[in-house]
Amino acid sequence: MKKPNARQPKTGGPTQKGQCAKRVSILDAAADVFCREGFAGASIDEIAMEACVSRQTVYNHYREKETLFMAVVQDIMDRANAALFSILATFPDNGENLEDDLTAFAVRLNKNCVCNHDGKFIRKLVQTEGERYPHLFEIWRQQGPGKIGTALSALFARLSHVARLDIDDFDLAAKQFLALVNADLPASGFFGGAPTDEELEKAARAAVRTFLRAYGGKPATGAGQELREEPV
Amino acid sequence: MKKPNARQPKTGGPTQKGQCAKRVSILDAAADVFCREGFAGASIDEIAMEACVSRQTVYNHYREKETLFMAVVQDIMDRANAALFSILATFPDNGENLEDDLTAFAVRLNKNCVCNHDGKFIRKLVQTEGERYPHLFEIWRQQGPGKIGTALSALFARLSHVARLDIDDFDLAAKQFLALVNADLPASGFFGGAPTDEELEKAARAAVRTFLRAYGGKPATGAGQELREEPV
DNA sequence: GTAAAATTAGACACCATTGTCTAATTCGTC
DNA sequence: GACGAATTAGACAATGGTGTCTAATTTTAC
Repeated sequence: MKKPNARQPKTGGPTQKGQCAKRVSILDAAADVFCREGFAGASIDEIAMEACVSRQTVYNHYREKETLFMAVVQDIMDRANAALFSILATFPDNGENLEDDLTAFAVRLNKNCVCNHDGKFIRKLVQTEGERYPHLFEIWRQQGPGKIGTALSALFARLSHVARLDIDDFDLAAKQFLALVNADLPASGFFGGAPTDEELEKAARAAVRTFLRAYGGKPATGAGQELREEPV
Repeated sequence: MKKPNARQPKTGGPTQKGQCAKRVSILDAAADVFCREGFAGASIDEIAMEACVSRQTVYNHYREKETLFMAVVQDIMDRANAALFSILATFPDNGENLEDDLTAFAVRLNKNCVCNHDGKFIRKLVQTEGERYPHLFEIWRQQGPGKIGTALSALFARLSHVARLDIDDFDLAAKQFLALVNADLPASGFFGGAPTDEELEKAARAAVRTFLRAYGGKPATGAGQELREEPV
């Protein structure tokens, strides 16, 4: 009955979809609730309540539950990507202090991309809903581990020129580095609270040490590998 | 009105709760559906249909949805534990062929515990429902990674006597070994189909090589580390 | 202040799900 | 075949969710 290009009703939803307070408030609340309850378990009413907003406002901004869900995912992805590039941009160019540089890098990566709220959220969501939305799984694989992997791979390729690194397969080394960095974290990045700074630092140091024992052509300080222990 | 110790009704549910065909059929179907849809998204009707059983039969065997859910979790845990011990029992006692032994071990571990249906199921479930049922999370952590970790740690302690292994922290080495073994698997053990035998073998070999480059006191065949490449 | 836009509370139809109940039917065993 | 146990289909009330609608109210811009 109603023509698709009918005149907008005098009263109703917002006209410009830019960032306003209500909009981000809804997005944040939705992220929380979706993460806690999953897609099926999350109720719009709960999201609205947590956002201190009426249900109708939620529907005004996001046409239906699935629209809201996808908006949440996109938002998280964008944030995580920004964080990743910001970290990569600050890696020192020279190959001196490789162990310390890698450790600091690993700490920042975990702290701002992998173990933080966004990282845990997106992984949980992909595992929960990835089968229902293959699109979601694919996006995550490309923009998440894929992007980190290739960036890290390129980093190692660059480093292997300045520092002495004995790597024959950069992609593999990148994956192994990431795996090692997360090996010693409590609950392996699952929920249960973010790891403390000490835990992050300790895990990163252990990972980098093993990584360099495997791939580092020459030990940084000389002979053995049990020499540098002090700076904790 | 009804006394708790009232006489059983003449007709109704099953009397002995042992393993009968219907019972395991329900359990299997429930595992499938819970894994696919999560706790909230799974419907008893769907489970009953997939088990080729009437809804009432489901309720006869498992009083309510949560009872069924917990039974499923317990069942999976038991199976995974049995598989783990069966694998550990067959590790060779002598330290010869350490690289091959570790590789074979890693393949079997991934194939029968980590990457198989049960492993993926339980991890997904823990991540989805662990916050709602902390009890579930705790059980998994102790019986899953915890058990594998301590077993592996003990294995390395034993091996470091017969073979030449330069490990100072067995727990850490165990965690790193597990992480490395899963580093190169497509989708990191997420869903999307189990990895093929070739992928498992390749990932295990790469992991063990890196692990031994870091922790192996002496290379098995002599000088460099890029000598043995043939047997794929 | 006023008019338009945004928001709100609440009612509403609709649908799916849980868990119960009953009467009929099948299965297994003697 | 007969008996009791197990199973089935279907109806059922209760609950809680989605998405729409409306009329009133608040916020924002001019």
